[in-house]
Amino acid sequence: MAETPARQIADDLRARIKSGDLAPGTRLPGEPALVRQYGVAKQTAANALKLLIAEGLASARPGSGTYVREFKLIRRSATERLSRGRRASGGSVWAADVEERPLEVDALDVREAPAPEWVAEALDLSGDDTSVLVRSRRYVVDGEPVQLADSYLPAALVRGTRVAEPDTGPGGTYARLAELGAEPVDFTEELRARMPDRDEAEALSQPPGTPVIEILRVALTADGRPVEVNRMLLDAGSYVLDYRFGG
Amino acid sequence: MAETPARQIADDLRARIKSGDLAPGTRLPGEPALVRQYGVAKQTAANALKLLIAEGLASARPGSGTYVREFKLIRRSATERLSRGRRASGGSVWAADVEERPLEVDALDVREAPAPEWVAEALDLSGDDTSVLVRSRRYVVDGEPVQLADSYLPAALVRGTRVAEPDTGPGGTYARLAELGAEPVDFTEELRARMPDRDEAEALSQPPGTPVIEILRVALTADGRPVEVNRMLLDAGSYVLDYRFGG
DNA sequence: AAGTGGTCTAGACCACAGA
DNA sequence: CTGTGGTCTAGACCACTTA
Repeated sequence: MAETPARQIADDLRARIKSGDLAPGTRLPGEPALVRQYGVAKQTAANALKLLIAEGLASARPGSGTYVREFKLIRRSATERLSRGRRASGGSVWAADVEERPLEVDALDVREAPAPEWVAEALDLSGDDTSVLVRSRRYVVDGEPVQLADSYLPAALVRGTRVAEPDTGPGGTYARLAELGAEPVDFTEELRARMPDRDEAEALSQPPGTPVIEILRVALTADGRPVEVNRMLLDAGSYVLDYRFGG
Repeated sequence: MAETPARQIADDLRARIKSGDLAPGTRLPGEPALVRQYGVAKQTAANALKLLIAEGLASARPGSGTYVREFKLIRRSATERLSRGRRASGGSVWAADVEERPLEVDALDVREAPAPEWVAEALDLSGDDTSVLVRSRRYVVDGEPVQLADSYLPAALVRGTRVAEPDTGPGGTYARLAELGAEPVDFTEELRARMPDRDEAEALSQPPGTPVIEILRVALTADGRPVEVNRMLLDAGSYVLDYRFGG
């Protein structure tokens, strides 16, 4: 494996970051500084910084500098959040989710629409009314967007109920579903990690080169009826996911 | 958002990929071809291709060309593999991309070593013997490495048993642990997605710009004793993870 | 031997941040 | 206004694949 100048510079900086010499939030030596110190072309210095950015160790702020990235991880405990008992105590589903910083809803859109094909399949929709209620939210932490979520529910089930309003009330959507005799008790989550496309990266204001986690959750009632599909897109750099199972 | 030449070229190619005009496995127009067609510098053509690679849509084979990436997803159902008594397996939302192919062990290393700090903590090791048995494996599909796994077990528990041998016999490590009176029945998995460092990318022979999923699993006996820590590193482009819970 | 991606130098212009 | 990262052109050499 060739040890190119750009890689050498990146190695040096990486070592200084990991040793703590360059603390999170610190401004890294910029391109001009690297050009002077290492006697390379500006492009090469830029490439070295891009390597660190691609590893998720740094992020660039154009016009200002390149900074050691701060890792403020959010722990998302899927199993504990959604298991029965924990949720009955009122408060949003997300209350138990965050470590310190509050997760806030930044943008909310509620609308009715025809179900995309994969949603119709997951919700087992057929016949006349294949329309769904879509609740789209964006979550922010410290003003930084970290998650997008689109929740799909059968319109025939929730039309005209509180679920179709922006504020679903105490306990959230799932509590309202329970009142409708459709309490979700079983969940499946399918999960992928990939690179975001440009729109997604923009919506999460992610620096290019950092991945996202895509989660598809299907919520089922006790008799196995699917009542909600939730597609989530997480900034991978902000999250640790947690699953517990067995017994 | 600036629409630079490189982005324009990438947009064109992306559209042709998504439309199926450029099928998976196809060779993309190379740098020289793009230079001619678009009248740009070689670097700019290279940057356009790098954008697609960073999105996971293509991968470069130096000396040969840049190719539309094939998505053959492996489905990993954590809950069903490890739990006793299973529910029916529903269809995957990404079913179209999922393929059933055998996962083979490519490289195996078994050794005894002092426990890294985080392992000692997870395994609740203290006192005299903090050494662990480490079983390192690499898994391949169709000759392509897709997963690395390092399993750590308390040496005091498994030293001299079949668990310490390369071939652990029918049922694997967990069956042997059960025979030792330490059957794992509860599991926690912590999961992150991030960019691989250079060593990891090489071990998984990943094109730079594609993420990995890191999983830390702790296996507990019925009385809550941790008996195994497993650190897995998956090629994110090859996997869909599946969790089921509730009830 | 020809073609490919990978990387480098050298020099240029731009948009934007911050004092 | 100065310094920053972002991107471009133009030209060069290398290691590798493929035939």
